[in-house]
Amino acid sequence: MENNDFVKELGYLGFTMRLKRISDAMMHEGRRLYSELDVDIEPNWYVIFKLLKSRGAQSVTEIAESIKMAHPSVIHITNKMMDAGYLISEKDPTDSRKRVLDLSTRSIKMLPEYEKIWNAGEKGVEEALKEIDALTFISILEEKFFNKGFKERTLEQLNNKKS
Amino acid sequence: MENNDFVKELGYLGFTMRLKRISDAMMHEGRRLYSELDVDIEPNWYVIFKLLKSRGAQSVTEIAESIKMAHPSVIHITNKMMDAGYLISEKDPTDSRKRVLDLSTRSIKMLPEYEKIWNAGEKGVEEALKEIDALTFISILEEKFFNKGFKERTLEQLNNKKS
DNA sequence: TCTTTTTATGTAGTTGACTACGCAAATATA
DNA sequence: TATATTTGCGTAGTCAACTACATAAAAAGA
Repeated sequence: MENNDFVKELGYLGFTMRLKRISDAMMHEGRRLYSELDVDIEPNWYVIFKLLKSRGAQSVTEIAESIKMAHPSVIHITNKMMDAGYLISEKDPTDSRKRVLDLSTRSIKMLPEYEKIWNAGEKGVEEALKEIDALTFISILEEKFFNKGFKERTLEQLNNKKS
Repeated sequence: MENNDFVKELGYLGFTMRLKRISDAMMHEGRRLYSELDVDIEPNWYVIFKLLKSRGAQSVTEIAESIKMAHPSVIHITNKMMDAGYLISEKDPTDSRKRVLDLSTRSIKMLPEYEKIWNAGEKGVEEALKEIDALTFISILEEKFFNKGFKERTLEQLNNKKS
């Protein structure tokens, strides 16, 4: 990031945009990485792989809650994973509303290869960020902006000024 | 963020996803904020407003470079701002490829109102984050992941293991 | 000057996330 | 038991960002 970065000049006003820029950039890098390694998976799939491997089959809503995403997003991701043959889906026998997702045999077969990549990725991030304790930092961010969101904090400030 | 957060359990492997989750959440909150205040602008427009106000009229590419975004993204954002009457656009007299964008009189008129909101937003973020020196942190993130990206760091780790 | 390369902009197509809404099944309540 | 509410899933529609490609003008080079 060179010096001519206007967003940086904006101080805390530019904070959210800088956050978005970095996370977008990392996702695009992830996509390029997979494509360079000739691996036909997408950047956000690893969470689903890891989740189902670690906790076993889960329904759509359970997955959404586990990874804190909206359920339509989960449907979107897992449908693509199903199309690619990585997931199987069946109705819950006790509750016919639920659809339970699990790893396919293809997933089981491929996971060791993919985990090598994810481990390397994790290592790379860790090497770069351990000195600044990035995990603690991001936990604080989450604490500050998931509980009392950005909107609420802004409205508070607007009202402070009025009174 | 409650305890049942699988992504958090993933350590540095979950870092990029947590980053994305927060920045997405903040943008959605921004949208809700504007809608609640009945203001017809979008979360990412403020950078353009601020940029043109501070540096004067700029071409599409200049804007893209100033805020470090891809030029099609800038076109997309500024087209919508033009449709909403906030920007004017004219050809550069010395270089007919260039299209120079500037604030409209409507922008000039509305800016004071919008700046109140942005100031409150900035204040809210600052209050929440000044104690953890978030700006320094994000600068380090940028330094680490814009120069030598996520992909490169991962490939490095993959190769280390081989040798 | 003619040709080649670079630069500026625009379009198309991909992906990712969200909210809002609808429907059907399960659960709770009257 | 009949009705009302909640829950789970799915679709539609919105917005954001990117890459890849196309086109035209400007600049550079032969």
